[in-house]
Amino acid sequence: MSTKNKILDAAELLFADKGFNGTSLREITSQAEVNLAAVNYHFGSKKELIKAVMSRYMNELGPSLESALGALCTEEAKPNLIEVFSAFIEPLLHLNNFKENGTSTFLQLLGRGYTDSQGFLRWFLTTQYPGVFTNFTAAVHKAYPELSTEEMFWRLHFTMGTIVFTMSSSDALIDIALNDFDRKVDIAGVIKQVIPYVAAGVAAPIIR
Amino acid sequence: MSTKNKILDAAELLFADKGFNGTSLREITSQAEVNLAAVNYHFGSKKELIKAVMSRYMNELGPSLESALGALCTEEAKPNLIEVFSAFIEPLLHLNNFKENGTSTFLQLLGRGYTDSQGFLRWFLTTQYPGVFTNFTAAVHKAYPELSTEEMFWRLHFTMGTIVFTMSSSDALIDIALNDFDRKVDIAGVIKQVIPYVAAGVAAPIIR
DNA sequence: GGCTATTTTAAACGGCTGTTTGAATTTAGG
DNA sequence: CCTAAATTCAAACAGCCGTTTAAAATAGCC
Repeated sequence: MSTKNKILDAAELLFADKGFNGTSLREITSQAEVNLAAVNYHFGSKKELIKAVMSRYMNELGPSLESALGALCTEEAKPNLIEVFSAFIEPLLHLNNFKENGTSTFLQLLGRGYTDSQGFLRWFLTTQYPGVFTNFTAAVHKAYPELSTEEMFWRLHFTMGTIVFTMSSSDALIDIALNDFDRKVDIAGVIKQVIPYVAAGVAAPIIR
Repeated sequence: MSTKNKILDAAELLFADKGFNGTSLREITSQAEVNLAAVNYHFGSKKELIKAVMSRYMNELGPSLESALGALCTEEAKPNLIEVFSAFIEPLLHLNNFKENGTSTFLQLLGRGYTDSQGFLRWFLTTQYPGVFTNFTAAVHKAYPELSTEEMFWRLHFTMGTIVFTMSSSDALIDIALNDFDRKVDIAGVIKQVIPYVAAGVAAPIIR
């Protein structure tokens, strides 16, 4: 295991758990059992390390997500919204093969990135992986063409909020569910609960 | 204007903008034009200051929210979900009379509190203001009795996520909307957009 | 006006932050 | 095997953090 990967592995878990601001390089390097200076040697700065952590996941997720959504757009049949959002499931759950608890970790990181560091991650994702966004909005538009661009803009951001926020606190929620309902829930269970919710939200009747 | 209030006013804006961890006492006191030591003198610690900032809003919001939701439960007529969520509008917008941009600031603070500091605010709200939660779940149950406790648990947390996440980044989103659609949107406009969304999400058909 | 209690002030505390340095070590290529 | 490049290491850097201290200033009350 290379030093670079030891750092990335330790960093992503700590970042997901405590946020980017809340995690120090010393915590990361001692968890990774490497020297403190290794971060700046291999990545240049903490900010570049954050980018590297996110990129490792996005490079894994981006292509499969883009093609799954693209497929929905090129079919002649009109997809329904459940199908559009279900297109996320397989690529997302596939992250669990990429890394242990990869799905959960990635979604937590996404949530952190949206609230920490004043929107820097939002810029990073939209500029570095624009294909995912355009294919997604195109698929939603095909499924629900009556929705105006502006209404779609808001509802997609609501959806992003639901997913990201839920997943960033999913560990706590899963614990509560275990205590209150004696029900063992995993991340796939949460995803299956959330899809009807966001699909219905996006499909909500338009009030003018 | 007392020193205590000068600190609270400066702190809430900085906390909303940059998070609790991301804001230093020196930023707060220099913005408030008071001495650094005044925070520890008047509030004891930074953590107590955070509680004081949140309490000032919750003491304003809690009673009116609790009674608006309680009214829905005691009526004999069955409320629909749009009515339940609309019960939040008036109390929330009333915060704008309490303070300039009070609604937006409070919701941003709520979002910060949920993601910063590993769920400390979740504990703070549920233990200090339990009436709001119980009345809310009771109202939702009356509007949609088929929903099991567990399904309601998840959907209410999805809703919380939608609201909190959206509002915590509402300034950025409103800016984007202004650029892309030449449409001036205010916080009340966002709230009116989000209500059909969350109501439809909670009302989504149950897939078993 | 004088006295007490409250509040404000400047300065310092120890500790943690990200980053840099230069020497020691390991690795790879001829 | 020797050299040169790549990597690791301990140590130190300047700077910010939340908190504490003790003296100075202000306020309210008899």
